[in-house]
Amino acid sequence: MLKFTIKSRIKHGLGRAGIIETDHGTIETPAFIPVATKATIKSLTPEMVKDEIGAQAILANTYHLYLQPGEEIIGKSGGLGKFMNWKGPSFTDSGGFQAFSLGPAFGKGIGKLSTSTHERELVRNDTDNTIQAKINDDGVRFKSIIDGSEHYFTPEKSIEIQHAIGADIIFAFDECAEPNAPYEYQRLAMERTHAWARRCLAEHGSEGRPAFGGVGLGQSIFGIVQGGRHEDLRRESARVIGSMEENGLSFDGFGIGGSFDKSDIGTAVSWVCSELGEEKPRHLLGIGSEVADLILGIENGIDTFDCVAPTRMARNGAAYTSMSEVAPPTSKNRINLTNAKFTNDFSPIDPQCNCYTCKNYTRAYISHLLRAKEMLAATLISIHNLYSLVNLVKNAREAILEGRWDEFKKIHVKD
RNA sequence: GCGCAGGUGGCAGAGUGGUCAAUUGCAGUGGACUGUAAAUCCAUCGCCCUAUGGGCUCCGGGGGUUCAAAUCCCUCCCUGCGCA
Repeated sequence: MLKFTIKSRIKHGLGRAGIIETDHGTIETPAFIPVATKATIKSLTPEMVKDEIGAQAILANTYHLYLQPGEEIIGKSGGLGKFMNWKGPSFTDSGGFQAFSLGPAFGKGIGKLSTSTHERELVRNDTDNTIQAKINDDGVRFKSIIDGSEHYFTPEKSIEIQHAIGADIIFAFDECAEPNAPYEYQRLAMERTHAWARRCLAEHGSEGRPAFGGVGLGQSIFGIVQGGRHEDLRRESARVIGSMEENGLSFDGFGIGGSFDKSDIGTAVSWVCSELGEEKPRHLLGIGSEVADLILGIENGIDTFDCVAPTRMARNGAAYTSMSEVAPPTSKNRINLTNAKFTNDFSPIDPQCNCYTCKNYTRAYISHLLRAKEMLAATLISIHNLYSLVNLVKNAREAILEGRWDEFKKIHVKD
């Protein structure tokens, strides 16, 4: 079980700076955690992520690694870190999110919500009959994105796989409902998440809280708070997950889940974090595409973030700019390097930036790589984008430690 | 020189009398991307305007047939292949 120590707090707010200790190293929080879904940070080597970007930990995905290459292979290799040559702490997401992301959206027409008989069952189906995920109280039936084969995930199964993969921090299997799902469904998903959380805790405990390799702190498990955009649900979920105990075990930290509308991030996080005890770390799942998301999260008590946006946007040609200044009124502090105006721009992506890419390459060159569809473009922009977010959060940490949060916030987010 | 095939929007390539300003792909232009089915997706892509509509120009050049032509006929130019 990890150790978490708070070093300093924001005066007015829930934010704090601390240290998470794991068997594979420490994470100075708040921290931005790059996503390595399939045991790779897309287009980057682990050395780039660690040395050039300065990331402290990475987050991989249970569902994707279960499908390919399979958790046994990762286990045999010595665990996720060994397998991918990542020399630092690691997380795995439980696969719960994939029931949401692979399932058809509520917006396209609510699936069948059957509350009949003894079992609550929700089947999300689609008009075009491409059902990728079905959820009931027991678990989730997935269709493989690789070959279409069916797979069944339960909370127990997810934990079992995550034990085999061997990340330092694993997440409970949860159900992520869309923010625009009706209240009654948000509640159902939340309650199901709670029931699943209990089963995850039991499964984690039944394995004897294994330390990968048998020694050390072992794997830690984070419970996930759901509840959508509703204050009552969020607070209830945080209280339930925060105090959950099964055979004497409780969660080692918490994830805050959901698919957030932009305006909901700050409120949802503050509701949840004000209910959770402050002694355990909190991870905001999937968030951190824009400066304001991170600043608001940190101020409201988030310790770690993960987000695919920096690497995905990089592959699509978008790069962060002006991270060290007030976000422009448009709030989109990024440029699209595929724009014609950059073909002749021989300045770096961000003149203020100290990343490898900005120190060595021009917008014009990267623009050319993008147009030529050369994969180095993804690498160079990914380095820059991740560096931007990782260091923004690092600077936020420094500001908290040095007692100048308000000042720091003021130069990054206009109120 | 003769024969055959062909010349369509930046490129490739459909269409072969009206529903064609012209399918589609690429390129171009702009946008989106938040626990990664994403090196993806969306929009736009002849010119002009009082713009969920209207006008103009357009399918190698010129001429013709027809109510109507990118589509049929004549002619010229050009390209490829074959024969001399």
